[in-house]
Amino acid sequence: MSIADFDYIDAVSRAESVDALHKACADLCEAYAFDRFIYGARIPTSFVKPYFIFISGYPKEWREQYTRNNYMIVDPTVEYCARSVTPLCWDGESLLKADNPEIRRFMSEAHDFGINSGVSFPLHTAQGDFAMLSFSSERVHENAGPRLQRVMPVGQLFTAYLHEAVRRVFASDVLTLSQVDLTSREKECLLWATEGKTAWETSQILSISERTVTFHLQNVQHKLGVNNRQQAVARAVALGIIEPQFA
Amino acid sequence: MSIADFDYIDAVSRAESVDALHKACADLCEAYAFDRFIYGARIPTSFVKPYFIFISGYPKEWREQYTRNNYMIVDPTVEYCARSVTPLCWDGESLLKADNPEIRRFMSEAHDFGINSGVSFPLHTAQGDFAMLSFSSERVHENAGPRLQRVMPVGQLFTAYLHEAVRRVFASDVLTLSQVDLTSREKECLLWATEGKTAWETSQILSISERTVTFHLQNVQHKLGVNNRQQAVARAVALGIIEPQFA
DNA sequence: GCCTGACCTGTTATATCTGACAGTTACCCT
DNA sequence: AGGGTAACTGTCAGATATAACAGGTCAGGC
Repeated sequence: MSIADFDYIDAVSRAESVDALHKACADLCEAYAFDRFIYGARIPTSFVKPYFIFISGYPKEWREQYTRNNYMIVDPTVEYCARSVTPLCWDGESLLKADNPEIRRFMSEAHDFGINSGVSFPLHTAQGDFAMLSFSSERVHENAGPRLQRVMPVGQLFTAYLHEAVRRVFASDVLTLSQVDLTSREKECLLWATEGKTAWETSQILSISERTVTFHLQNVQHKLGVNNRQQAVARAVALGIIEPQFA
Repeated sequence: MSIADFDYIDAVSRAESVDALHKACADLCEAYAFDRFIYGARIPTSFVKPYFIFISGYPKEWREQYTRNNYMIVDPTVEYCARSVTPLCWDGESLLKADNPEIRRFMSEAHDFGINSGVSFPLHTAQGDFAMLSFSSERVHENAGPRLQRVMPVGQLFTAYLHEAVRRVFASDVLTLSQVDLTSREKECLLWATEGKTAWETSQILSISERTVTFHLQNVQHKLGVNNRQQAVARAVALGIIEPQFA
């Protein structure tokens, strides 16, 4: 990696506006001779209706068509990145031969907008965010060769810094959900609840009364703004408020 | 990035044994003039007692001392990596001045084993794994400069491929927990349970009887091997079996 | 000395979950 | 035609969670 690559990471780290984030992506995109970029992030505000953030260097029409047709659940690059941690090099030509007819249709429509090959970088965080950054090219046979090998390390690292910057710049309420502060006792009760313990069992473990356990868990529910214990557990796990213990 | 860097990633991707993984890490460590490496992963088999995997290039005595003293909950690099997605460059000298006396003690003991500075790469996966790879150096003033800037992109990418390789090579049962296959109806009921819906509410949403919802959720409990709905929800979320919807 | 927050406990009524009983219908595959 | 699986439904008893009532203790900060 040349020192110049680090400048892109430096730029995105210092960015204080959406425009600056957009420019940092566009610059990196151009430096590696890709045509377009798009960044998307899914924030687990809810399981049924999460919150999405996009920074798009894609044609506006294609973005609208993508949203209108719910292509997020078809897009094979999203499917891959949602489950993986390593970059994906893709080319439309081979995906046009996919078994799934919806994928073939999706790729042929992408082709109409000059999206024929590219690379996508996945990112997952402890707070439950899922993000990905894609660079695309009009050229078809592009999923190999030294140019892709060169972009992969810097792209993977850039994506991580980009997402941190997004969380900083988009100072929205939805991004502070995981900052609920529970007391140590509340976390303790919640932890045992995730392990399937009843209030009575937890009371035995912590040597307190059953009533006290339900009291703490009720406070957790209020702090998290949820309806019941299941939802409290789901939220706390999804947002990384409680995590597997180190000791 | 030189093409040579890609060889390390290629090597770890092809690795079929723990020794091969160890060697790939050691080679990259040496290539960037670090003295030692260590990789650790936490698999969310349980919240109270998760499963750990290590590939260690650290002195055996230091590893034992680290385990004995439960230093995972003290180690500031672990603390950072557990919450972040970007690499951490650390040096013992400044950490020796930390407010927390436990951290000062930890760093001074690390110093005795020649661990004075380094860089740590965090990784989080959709399946709830947390992993990190650290390279350390005996030199003290090392947390800046071109050498660190050069290792960061390749280190970040290498860590992702390393973790994928670990999941492949350590073909343990604990690594296949997230492969439980639930039927679409079971997932649907579970999804609404994570949203705090009662069985009756879910039955109204799905236009089926309340009894059927509880039936599906009971099957989920049996498949996941858990005691109650809370634990089912916690597991499913933690392992990425259910995730925030794309549409 | 007062106030706040964390932590703790109790009772009662109702809502919900859980497990075990016993089935039906529809579809796919051999 | 038979076997498997998903999806669906019912009832009942006992365990558990939830909500709303009303409190007490203790340590730390102003």
